[in-house]
This record gives sequence, C-alpha cells and structure tokens, in this order.
Amino acid sequence: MEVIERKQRTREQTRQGIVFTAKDIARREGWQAVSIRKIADAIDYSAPIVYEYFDSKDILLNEIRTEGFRFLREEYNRIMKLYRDPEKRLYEISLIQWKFAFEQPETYQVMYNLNGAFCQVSICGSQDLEDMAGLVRETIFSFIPKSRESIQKLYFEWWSISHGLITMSMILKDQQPVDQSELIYRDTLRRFIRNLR
Amino acid sequence: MEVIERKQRTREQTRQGIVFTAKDIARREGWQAVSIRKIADAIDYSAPIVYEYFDSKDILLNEIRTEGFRFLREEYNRIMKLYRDPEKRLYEISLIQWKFAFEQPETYQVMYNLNGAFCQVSICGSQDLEDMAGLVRETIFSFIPKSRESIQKLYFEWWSISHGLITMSMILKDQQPVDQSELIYRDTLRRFIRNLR
DNA sequence: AAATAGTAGTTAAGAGTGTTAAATTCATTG
DNA sequence: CAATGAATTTAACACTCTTAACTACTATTT
Repeated sequence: MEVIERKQRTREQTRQGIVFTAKDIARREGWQAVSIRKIADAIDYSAPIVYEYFDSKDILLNEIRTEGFRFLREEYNRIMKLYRDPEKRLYEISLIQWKFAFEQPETYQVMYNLNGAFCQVSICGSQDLEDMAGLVRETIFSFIPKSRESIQKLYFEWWSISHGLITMSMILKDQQPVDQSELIYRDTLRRFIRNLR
Repeated sequence: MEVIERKQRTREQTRQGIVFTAKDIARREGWQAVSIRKIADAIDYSAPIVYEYFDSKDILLNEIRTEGFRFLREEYNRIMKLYRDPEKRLYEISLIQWKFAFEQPETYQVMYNLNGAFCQVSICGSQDLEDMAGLVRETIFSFIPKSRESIQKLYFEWWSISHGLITMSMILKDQQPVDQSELIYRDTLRRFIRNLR
C-alpha cells in the first residue's frame, strides 16, 4: 500500500485498495479481525474516509461478496464457451467451484457467511447467482429433459453437495489433507453427474 | 428470567440461565447480536458475573457447541440401540441430523461457525464428535467391509452431503420451503445409503 | 457484642468496535 | 490577499469484551 503515493491514487484505486485490504486482513487473521480502522490505517487514511467509499461495513462486505459471484459467473461463462458436452460442462463448473473456494477462501467465506464473516444482505437476489443457477439448470436439462421442479431439485442437490464437500474440507483441513479432499470432491461430483443420465 | 428470584437460584441454574439466554438472543436476533451485557441484563446481573461462569465469550460459545455435539451423540446412541439394520441406522442418524439443525438452528450455527456465530476453538478435538464419527464409520463398515481409508472417505462424503443440504436449505429457506428441502434431503440420503451396497 | 475475614456483586475503566458531526487543513478562485 | 470549496482529520457517541478496584453484606472469631 505504501508503495504508491497516496495523493496520486485515483478514486477507483483507493476503492479497490479498501476491498483488497479487507480481504488481505481476512485472509491472514480471519474476518473477525477486519475492522474499518485497520483498513484505514493500511491504506494510509483515517477511518471516515472509508465511509466515503462504502456507507457501512455491511455494504463493503456485500461488495466483496458480489465481486465473488461475478467472478464465478464469468468463469461459468468461460466454461460454457469452452465445452459443448453437458457432462463435461457440469464437471468443469464443479471444479471451478472448488478452485475458487481454495484460492480465495476469504471471498468464499463472505459469500456464505462462514467463519466469522457476516454480511446482513441476503445472498439471494444477486443477479449473478441467478445467472449461474440458470446456466447449471440449463446444462442439467440438456441431458435429462425433465420437469422444471425436477431440474430445480437436481440443481439444489448439486449445489449442496459441492458446497458441503468444500466447507467440510475447509473445516477438516488439519485432519485430512486438502489434496485428498479434492480427490474425493472430484470423485463424488463425477459420480453425481454420471448418475444424472 | 425474572420469574425465579435471583437469590434463590443455584450456581448451576445461573450457569444454565446464561447458556439459555445466549441461545435465546441468538435465535431471535442472530449471533451477531449476542453480547455479554445483554446476557447479563437478561439474567438480572452485571456483566462481570458472566465471567464468573465463563472465562470468555469464546468459552461460552464453545460450551454451547460442546452441548450440541453431546446432545447429537446421545441421539446417535439412542438410534444405535433402537435399530439393528445398518441402512436403517444410517438413515435415522441422517434424519436426526436434519431435525437437530432445524429445531436448534442457533446451536447448529455455533457448531459450524455459521451466520455470525464465531467460536475460535477448533471443532476437531471434540470427543463427542469423534464418538459420532466412530459410530457412523462402524455402521458403514458393517454393511460394506472395506479398507479404513474407504470407510473414512464414505463417512466424509456422508457428513458433507448432509451438512451441505442442511446449510443450503437454511440459506434458501425463503425461496424454497423447508418442507420441500426436507423431502430432497430424505431422498438424497436414502439414495446415498442405498448406493453404498 | 465488636472486629475481622470472606464472599457476592457492583462500578469504573481500558482498549477496541462501527459510525457520524464538527473542525481543520489545503488548494483554487475571485 | 481574501474567500470559497473540497479533502481529510479529530472528536465524540454508543457500543463491544474484559479486568481491576471497590462496596456491601454475611459469617466467623475473639
């Protein structure tokens, strides 16, 4: 942060600095340790300046969450362009889910209010999330054309299984190596997708 | 709280009053709203008294978590005594998991650090949790005798699927009725258990 | 009965949180 | 140079967890 002289930072740079710093503290000390004052200190400003960019801590957290969903949605889109086979598509989307959660754990935590991260704003109502849901439902539909409810049920199952394995792997990462959990994740989701046929 | 005269409360009653009040506030306002002062006010004492019973907020939360795991382990034991068929056992244990999560959501939240609940103490290292893991692994082993690693993998899968469906149902409870989620839960776990054969 | 010891409970304070209003600095313009 | 306007900070409020110091009361001992 100290590298760039504060004066010559643009408004957009400062804004991103706040977001980056929040995630940085969260990654190193956990979300319970993230405070507005700490963020302000890190970007070389006083606390009220942060409020010039985000009206509340909750809105800052929501921004980070939204960024997370947007990033993930773009990855979904990338995969949809890259592969045509529905099974391959769903498998690759599953893998991205895992990759994202372990490369940006602090973002994943805010997205699902895990481990001290707490954002009041409801997770639902995010357009990106709705888009992602749409893509996954389409993909499932394209190789098992069933009723709307059946597809919704399968989507819900897929999401839950993916999220469950990810959060459990995080919780147990000291007892069970992440690499091993990843093998189980891949295997379980492969089987889930195969059984859709 | 005011019903019983504070003087004639025993130490054990006061201790339980603290735990009850903490869960009560959490249930109504969420864990982010639980503070030592609020608890103290509710039980008609000043804040430092709470520290006579629990050295820190974290230790109080850990107590609630431990109680949760103990309760669940006892339910597991009850089921093991009640049924002999391994498939029935695992299915009933799965159902208890769901029942517990939705009857005592605030406890479930502390157990897994969800939605603003945050307890520093690691979830692992709980004897009750280890006991539960043992029971489930035994049960799985008794109808598919495989290697230690395979059983561990299946136990991990089962736990993740159960936890994933539960947390997702909680997150989506406004979009998808809990009753409907429960049907999917039952169905998914029934299938998981059947496929173990 | 008076003095002392011990306990139950309180108030007060330190350090930190989110957040806002007021004050201050600084640059630019008339 | 004076004055306006924006940028930034200080100060404050109402909380948070937590601990030290103090008070009030009870019970025992002399």
